[in-house]
Amino acid sequence: MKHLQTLKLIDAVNKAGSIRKAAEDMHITSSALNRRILGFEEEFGAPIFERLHGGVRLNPAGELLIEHIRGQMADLERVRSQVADLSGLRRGHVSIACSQALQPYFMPAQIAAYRAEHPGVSFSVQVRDREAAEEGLRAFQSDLALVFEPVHLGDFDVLLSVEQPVFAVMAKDHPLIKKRDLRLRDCLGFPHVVPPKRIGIRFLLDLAVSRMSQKLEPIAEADSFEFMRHYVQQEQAVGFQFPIGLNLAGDDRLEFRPLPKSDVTYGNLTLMQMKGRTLSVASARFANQLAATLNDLAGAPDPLPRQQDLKRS
Amino acid sequence: MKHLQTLKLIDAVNKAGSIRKAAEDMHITSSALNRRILGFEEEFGAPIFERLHGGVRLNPAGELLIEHIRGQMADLERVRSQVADLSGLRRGHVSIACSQALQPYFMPAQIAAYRAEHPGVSFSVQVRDREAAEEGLRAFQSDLALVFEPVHLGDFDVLLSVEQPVFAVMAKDHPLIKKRDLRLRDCLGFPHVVPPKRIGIRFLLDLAVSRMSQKLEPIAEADSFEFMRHYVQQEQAVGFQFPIGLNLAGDDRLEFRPLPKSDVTYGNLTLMQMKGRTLSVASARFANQLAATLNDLAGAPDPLPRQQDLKRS
DNA sequence: CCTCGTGCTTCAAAATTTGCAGCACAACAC
DNA sequence: GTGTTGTGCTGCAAATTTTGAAGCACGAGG
Repeated sequence: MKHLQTLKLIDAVNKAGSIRKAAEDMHITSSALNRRILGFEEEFGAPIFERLHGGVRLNPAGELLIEHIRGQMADLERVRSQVADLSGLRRGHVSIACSQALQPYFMPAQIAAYRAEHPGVSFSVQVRDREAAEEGLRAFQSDLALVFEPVHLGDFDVLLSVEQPVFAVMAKDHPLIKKRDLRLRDCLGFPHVVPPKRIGIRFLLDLAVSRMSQKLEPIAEADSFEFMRHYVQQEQAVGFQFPIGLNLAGDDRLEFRPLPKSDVTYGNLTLMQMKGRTLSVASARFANQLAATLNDLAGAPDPLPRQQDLKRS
Repeated sequence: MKHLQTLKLIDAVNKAGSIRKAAEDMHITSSALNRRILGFEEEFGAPIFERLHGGVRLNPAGELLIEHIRGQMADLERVRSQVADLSGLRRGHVSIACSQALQPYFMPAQIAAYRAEHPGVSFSVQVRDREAAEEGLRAFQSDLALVFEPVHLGDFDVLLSVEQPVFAVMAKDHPLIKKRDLRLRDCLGFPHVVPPKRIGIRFLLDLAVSRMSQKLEPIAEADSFEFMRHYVQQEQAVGFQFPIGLNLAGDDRLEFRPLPKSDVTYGNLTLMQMKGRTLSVASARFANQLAATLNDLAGAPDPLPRQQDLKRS
């Protein structure tokens, strides 16, 4: 949109940290960009950037303005989406940030189910830890965030929140499989693989061991669940994952056992959006579908997400 | 602001109902305006106006857009106000719609008190009935609305709500003055003056008589409380008003008597803003002052707004 | 049939924006 | 010290965009 060009340029300068770099990014000359910024500052009535040796940086007024700019752009997109919807096009784009656990099974199935009904809608999925996901919401980079154990709940609207137990992940020949009612302390007796501290499941594990005499002594700390899945097949190690990230019924190499709530608090899988924001039609509908599916999941006796559950809208 | 020029023009066309008229209003030629609109529609991806014989009118997409435009303009003003505030200027503008009852004493005192501390802030006060006041909020014409008995509460954020009894207003020589514990049926025995249906106090009176055998038979229906005040001095008639619109202690021509809550429900004086909107610094502070004053009023045993109460910030 | 007011189009003039080149300045490397 | 490199900023002419004046086509109303 043309009338937002200056605002986009300001955003670019902010990101680049210097007018000349931003000019390159936006494919115009630095002089043109510089004068647009000077012109905008004049009609705005106050400087937006502070000039320092080696570049520019937003001043407090600029911070206020950039927030307005991002909100404005997002809101215009919402309007365009609504207009496209009422003209019957059913087009749109959904941008969602989610935890790693949702990447292998849940999100692909959900997106496929949604696109089966609305083929004009495209998606962008960012796998982010909970802190980064919230940052993405704040910067209007993501429309939705679906993460375990969100950090700053106050700044967002919570669309839904469901509990998921933590599962231990092992190879099929692991000794612990024979044990009934597996406890966390049993797992810690074996080599274990855990995610880094910024991941929700690690947060829950740290919380759990802080109440125990045993300590967490991971042989490997990896932010890739794929790594964990494969590593536990190499030696008799134990990994951890939420059931939504596991193929509970059909995995032919791994076994999964839930840990009791008294050992490890259940994780809160939370669907959030920026506080007060009105989402585009596509995003709002997709959020509704997610909420419905997750609600069914929570209501079912078996926490396994079956295929037919996922296909519901 | 230059980058909003096209949006302002669209707004003008919407108001004028024709491109040529709007062009005159905005002091440009119709051809230029016409092409800007066509250009905008093209980059927007959909027509905004429907062309009909004798002018143009917004189509549904345009309605969505105009709402976005008004929101953006108001939000930009908020940003500028905040920026002005943090650069120490303490400038700003407050636009408030209020019921007629607040016009003679309450609002002037409140505004004077606020301006005593912030001389850089200017005000615009629109006296509106409750329906029109809400419409003003929706169109971003007013920042705040302070009205009795709001109609559509769901669409707005309520900042504060206090109750006020309905008072009967009479001349000093009226027979009813001698009566202790004045009831509504006593008043209806005399000629009475009431406001039209869209005014909050009339709403309460209609509600009250619907539970009684007597009917409302006004000798005069007037939307001016001034008219009522003067008329009750002409013949032995009775008028009605909220105490906040009366000089309870010091009026030398009129007498006021409260009607019991069991007869006429107390009116809800409600301070509202558009849902989810962030107000400018000046508006938010003025709203705080109003809320504080009204809270004190409600807490005090005497519902009379004294001068020193009004002067508080 | 004519008149009036509408949205829209053509074309040259006016206004604005852009790119090029260069200036002054500050930080850093040698 | 002394270049070197990066920064923001500024004349000036070219390129681009926007504007205004006039006119066209259309439809409603007298």
